[in-house]
Formats: sequence, structure tokens, C-alpha cells
Amino acid sequence: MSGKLQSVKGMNDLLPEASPYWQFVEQALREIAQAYAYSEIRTPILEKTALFTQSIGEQTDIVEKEMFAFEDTGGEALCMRPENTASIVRSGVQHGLFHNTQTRLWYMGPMFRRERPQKGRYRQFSQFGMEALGWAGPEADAEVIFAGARIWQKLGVQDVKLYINTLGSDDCRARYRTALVDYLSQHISALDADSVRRLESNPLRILDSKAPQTREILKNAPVITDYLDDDTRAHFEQLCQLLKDANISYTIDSSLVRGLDYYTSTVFEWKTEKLGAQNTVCAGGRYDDLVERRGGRSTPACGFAMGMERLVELLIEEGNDLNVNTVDAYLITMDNAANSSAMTLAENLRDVGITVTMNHGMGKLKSQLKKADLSGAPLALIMGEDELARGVVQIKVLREHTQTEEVALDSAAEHIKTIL
RNA sequence: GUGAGCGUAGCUCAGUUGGUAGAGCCCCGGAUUGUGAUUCCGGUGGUCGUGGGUUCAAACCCCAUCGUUCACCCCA
Repeated sequence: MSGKLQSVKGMNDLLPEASPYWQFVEQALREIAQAYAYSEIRTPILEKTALFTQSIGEQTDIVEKEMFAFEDTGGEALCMRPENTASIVRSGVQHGLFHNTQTRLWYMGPMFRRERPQKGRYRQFSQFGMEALGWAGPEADAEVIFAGARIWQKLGVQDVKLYINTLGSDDCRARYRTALVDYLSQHISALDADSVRRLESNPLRILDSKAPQTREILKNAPVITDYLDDDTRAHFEQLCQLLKDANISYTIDSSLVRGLDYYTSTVFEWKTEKLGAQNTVCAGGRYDDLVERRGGRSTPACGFAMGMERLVELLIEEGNDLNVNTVDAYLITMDNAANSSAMTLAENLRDVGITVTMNHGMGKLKSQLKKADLSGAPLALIMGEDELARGVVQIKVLREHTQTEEVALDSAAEHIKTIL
């Protein structure tokens, strides 16, 4: 179909059929965040463009070509947020949330990146994230990783694997970067074009390259772990030990690099094989310098972001069926005379917590009953002139063998509640 | 931004060497019926994504364009 009436590319409707999955996921995530005593924070969709160019990095793809950025009618450079960590840091600095204190925050909401859509990748997508600000030790890293593991458990998602790495401090990353560039420059003729370009702009990302010839060269490239300072090394080793003690299995992947420049020290990703090319379902790490760089006091921090569309796809992929019926009773009116009383009855039922839907119109009883059945309601309630005259409502228990009974209108609500 | 595959009824799709469109499901009506299953009959619904071109004739061939899916890239 290619009608003219269509949503914006990469921005999809959440149709009724899928909403139970989203409600399930959202509920589970809120409960996990609550279990770790994180507080919710909601920041605006629009931010000043400079916030992201300065935080995420000018050289990143997100900033270079994926932002929905524009000038508003007042001439201000604005941008739809491509991720939430920068906004949270902005908000925290603005309101003094990090001032001489420690804060645990979570968020959930839509993000925007102007990429070419494909499976698991959309221009408007939802992220859930947890951020721990103010803790320098590896316990904070471990805590947010624990939270991730608990989320998989809660959602019943299997086959998600944890990969971790450390990027070190600014100093050691700079030394490593120099060494890496030196090494790769010697093999520049054998690198793929993208990697050659990144040699100048963002050499660490070359580690991520999937080009076979580049991967071959990378086999003998210098490794970040050889350039770590003692503090970073100790931090990473302690984190590994915390994970071991908690029985969380992980793989150290020295090629793991994040696409956002603000990461330092620990980085991690949870990956699955079940989602095609977009296999990262959660990613995060430490960003110890970001708060200070945005004008706050030096505040160590770490956190993660999770792609909620990918979570939902995983749930469906693993065969969960969450489309359960939520209707208790389907109320059928047979003629106009009964309409008003029927609506009153429906309200009475709702007063005692019964979910009621109505046909709102006449029709053949047969087709009305069919609709009632399709609605998934276990009970069909029938009211017409006849029932009205006698002050009763006819109750049919659907499925099984049809059982029919009549109840006086004034005691109907309580009676129906006992049937359910 | 690059590449490939798709765009025919609300949905899933047929449509044979080009001869002005079909099925199933859904929906509506009817028959049968143990007031809802099954079965049967009938009906609504499409300018074949759009615009050009070739042809006596295009859903089908050619060009362009838009949309979409997947992959690259990138990332959650």
C-alpha cells in the first residue's frame, strides 16, 4: 500500500494488537528501576542542538548526519533528542541534582535519529535507561549491569550475552589512540575506505569494523589493556570480580567501543543473535567526565540505554503471547427501550470493578452474540423490552455449554461478580 | 548516503508467451441450526503505488519517481 496518508518514514504507529507487549515491558522496567530505588526523570524532547554536538561528539555519525535539527521561528538551533544521557546531565547540572550528592535516575521515552530504517532500527524509537551519578567505584558499574540481568530474567528473555571492555582514562586512551593510529597507518593501503577516513576522525571506532581485510589487520593491532593506568585496570578487574561473584557471565571484548564520545573506562553491551543486524539490545558504560564538561562539578557516572522496540521484538520472537482478554462482560441491547437501563447497568458493573463493553446498537441476537464471543468476554448480558419490563437482565455464560439465567437488575452487579 | 528485493481488494497473496482483474480471510445479508460451532448461498470492496514511454492493446515490457522491507553503514 502506498496511499498518500502515511506516517513519517521510520516513525511507526503502535497498533492495539501490539500494545499489550509494550505495557508489559514498560511495567517490568518500572518495577526493576523501583527495585534498585532509582527515581524517574523526564526531560523535554527538544534540546538546544549544541548540547548534543558537545556531549556526544562532533565526529560521531549521530551528530554528523542523524539529528533532527532545525532552527525554530525565533532563530534558535534546536534538536530532537537522539539519546537521553546528555539531557539528563544538562538537567542535573541546571537543577543542582549532582551538587555534593549522589543520584540514581531512570528514564523512558522516545528518541529520534534520522537513519535509514530497517529491522530493529527506527527514526523514532524508545529507550529505557538507568544512570547512577556520583559513584566512582566499580560497584556502580556492577549495579547497572545487575539491573540489566534482572530485566532479562523478568521479561523471560534468553540468549542475551554480556560483553564488557574498558576504555581507560582520557590519558591512557590518548596514548592508546596514538599507538593504534601508528600501527594502522603502516597498513593504510590494506584498510577499507571507511576505516581510512576514521583514522583521522575517530580511530577507536575502526576496532568495530566488519570489513574482512581490516579485521585481519586488527588481529595484530595494539590492545587497549596494555595502555591502561593502574587505577583503570584495578577498577576493571574489580568489576569483573563483582560480576563473577554475582554469577553473571560475560565476555571481555577489547574491540568493544561505543559510538558516543563521552564514554570513559567501563563500557558494556548486551547482545542477542535473534534480532538480525541490530543485535545490541542494551549498551552503556561510564562517562566520568561528562558532567564536568557540561559545567557541573566533577561527577563520576555510569549507566545504560536499552532499545525498547528490540525488547518487544525479542518477546515476540521468543513466542510470548500477551494478547489476553481483558473484557469481563459484553452487554447487548435488543431494542432502544433498553438502552438507557443497559448503560446504567454497565456503570453499576464498572462501579464494582467489572470491565464491560457494549454493542451500542441493535442487530440480530445471533450476530450480537458472535461479537460478544469474539470480544473474548466470558459473559454476555442481554437486555430488551422483555427483560426491562420484568426488571431483569439475561446472563449467558459463553464458551462451554451455554448456560442462561436471569437476575434482577438491582442485584445484578454483585451476582455477576460472583460468577466471574 | 550505498545496494538488493518487493509495491494487485481492509489483510495474506494468485495473475501463465502483453488481450481493459481473481482466490482465501475479514465485513454485510440470507439458508440450515440446539439463540454463539460447522456447512451452504449471495453481496460490498481495486483508476493493479504514481507519472511517462513502447504497442492496435500493459498489472505484465522500458524509463523515472515515491513508498516499503532487508542488508551495508551506524547504533538502542
